Amino acid sequence: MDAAERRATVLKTVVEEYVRTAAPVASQTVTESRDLGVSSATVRNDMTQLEREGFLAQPHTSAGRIPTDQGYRYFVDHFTAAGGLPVGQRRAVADFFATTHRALEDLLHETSQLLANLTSHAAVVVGPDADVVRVRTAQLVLIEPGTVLAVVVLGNGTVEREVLRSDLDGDDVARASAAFDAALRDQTLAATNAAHRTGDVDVDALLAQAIGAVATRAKQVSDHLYVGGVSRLAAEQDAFTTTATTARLLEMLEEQVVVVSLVRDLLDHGVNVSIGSENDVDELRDCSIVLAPYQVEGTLAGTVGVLGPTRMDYAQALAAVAAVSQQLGRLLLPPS
Amino acid sequence: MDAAERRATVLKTVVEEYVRTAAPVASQTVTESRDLGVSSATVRNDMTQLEREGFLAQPHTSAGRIPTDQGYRYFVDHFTAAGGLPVGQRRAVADFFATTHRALEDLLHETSQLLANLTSHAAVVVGPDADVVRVRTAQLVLIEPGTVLAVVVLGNGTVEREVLRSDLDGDDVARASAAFDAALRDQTLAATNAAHRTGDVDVDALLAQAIGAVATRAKQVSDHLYVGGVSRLAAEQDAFTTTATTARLLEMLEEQVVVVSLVRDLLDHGVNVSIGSENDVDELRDCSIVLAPYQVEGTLAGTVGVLGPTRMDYAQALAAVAAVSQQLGRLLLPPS
DNA sequence: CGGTAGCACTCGAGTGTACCGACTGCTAAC
DNA sequence: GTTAGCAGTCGGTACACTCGAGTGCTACCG
Repeated sequence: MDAAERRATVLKTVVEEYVRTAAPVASQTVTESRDLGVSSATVRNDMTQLEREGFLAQPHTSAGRIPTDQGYRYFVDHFTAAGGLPVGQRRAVADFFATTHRALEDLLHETSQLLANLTSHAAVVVGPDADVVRVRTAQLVLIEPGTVLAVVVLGNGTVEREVLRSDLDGDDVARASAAFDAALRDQTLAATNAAHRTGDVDVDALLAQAIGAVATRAKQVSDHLYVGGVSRLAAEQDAFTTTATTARLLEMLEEQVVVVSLVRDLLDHGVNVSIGSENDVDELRDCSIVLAPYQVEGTLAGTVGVLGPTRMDYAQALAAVAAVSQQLGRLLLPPS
Repeated sequence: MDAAERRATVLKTVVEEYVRTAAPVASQTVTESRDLGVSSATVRNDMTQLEREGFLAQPHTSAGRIPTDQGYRYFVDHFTAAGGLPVGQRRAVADFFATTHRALEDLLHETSQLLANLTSHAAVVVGPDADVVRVRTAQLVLIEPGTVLAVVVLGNGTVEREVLRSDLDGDDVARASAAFDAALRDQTLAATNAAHRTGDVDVDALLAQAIGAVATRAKQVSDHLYVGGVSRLAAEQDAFTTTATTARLLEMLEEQVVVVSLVRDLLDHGVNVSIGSENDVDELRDCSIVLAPYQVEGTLAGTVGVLGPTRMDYAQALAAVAAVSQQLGRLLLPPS
């Protein structure tokens, strides 16, 4: 093992130890926890160099080292090669997806909780962007006199519905329904084809109303964020500077839209792990995000992710999001 | 003003001051903030008596007094007579309900956030119990070959839907739909009338499937809890002993079911305000809950509530839940 | 007898000091 | 390049001390 290689091992050890104990790691701790065949003095020399290079930092002169964000980055890039989940957790995931047959919203919500439990961090599940999901079928149904329900089934298995008011009779609603389907089918929710007309003023009015409702709803729904395990954030308090930081984090998660666009943005750039200061958002300076997209029928359907302190078990988090996203995608395959 | 009356005023002042400043209230502070016409020495005597009677407590010998849970209880029972909301907030509530035309779930969720913003505490909105809501209309719709959608419109305006698998053709689905409606209409979701049969084995199978799905869904939906402003809990940290307490609170809110049954339980006993140790649930020992039911068409449709530290502005919280519940009930009136 | 003035007392919070121990950085030797 | 040893640094803890807020009590007054 040459010197550079050993330094990498030292860095790896520091990250692992720090994640485990939350305390600055001393040179001696490194030599004890891993047999490098060198003394603590040598490790100290390596550490000073790692510090010069920006991978480690010292909280104060007479303390051990802690990883910098750059240090975590190196760790993630070099030492987290596709590890599997421990069998216990693997089973938990399998069981969850085997026994569940809820409505999609509930499923996604519970999935976020599953992921939170697996990782002991907060977890998020993001639906697909509105301009990606295609409409499988669209329909208008006369629910009771005066009330029409617009139902849209999406490619990812979601069923969206919207209540409309209309005094048309059954036949007219049926005609509107056909036009509604024609206008939406195979389109994305973002770009509905509004050009369809039936010629009948009243029917067209209902049609326009329905398409408008679906369009506005599409935004709301696609930007929906399922958050699980927020309580973990409070438990991780100590990792964050102040309690105000936690409050702002929770606030951001409530806002949803910031997080959703952030997640999409990261994934668009092919980023799976975003560490501390790599995040542009201020609230996330002390946080890391670990993401994995899930696919339904080969197309991107959404993203699952973990949100925790930078001091996080990245290997485990990566394994967890990978396992969950894969299973989720499989479950969402439309029954055939 | 006789002595007993003055003591009540002292108690009132202590509660108000403590809520405002979060610091133990000294006898002198009382005389300064309210013109009682007596000296601080007299107030001190009153305070010792109030302490003997269990309304006040001293954190330590040389400190001012803080209210006990019993003290808050007296305050709530005697000094919070139906105050209105300040005009600014009143407007905010009116605006919110005037401009909103979302789907019910979103509305309830946003209502909880409104309430959280009004009170600066966490807020919850609980839907009605499944054995209270009646079905207005029920229908089965053939969405695409092989897929049937069960749609149920409820008395509170909610539309529930459930995706079913079935290979029946349009006519058979229509027959099943009629039977479905007959079985559910005007029933509560908890006690659906499963006795309806059409005679056709396949149709009855679909029917049974639909009714089953609705029944199981009913439980999930009715127990749903909308939580807003959880970030406030983190901000209120200091009011709670440890950060672990906050974590457990958040956990409980995620569990939902505990909170829902708790809220229902309180309201069943006609309790609108539950203070600190009055709560049986351990996590809520340092919290108070302020509730108001909302009604749709004269029948109980759900509950809105505020969850904050015992050190809470009860008058304001009561006014806020009252205003919100009233407006919410009005908005949910089925359009006619 | 209720109310008041005055005073001694208590106790938490803040401050200065000393000490301990955990680690490092450096130097000289291997 | 590695190591042993040692001086130096700095945070954390313990302790003593002071300050001041606020009380409880007692003696006194109307």
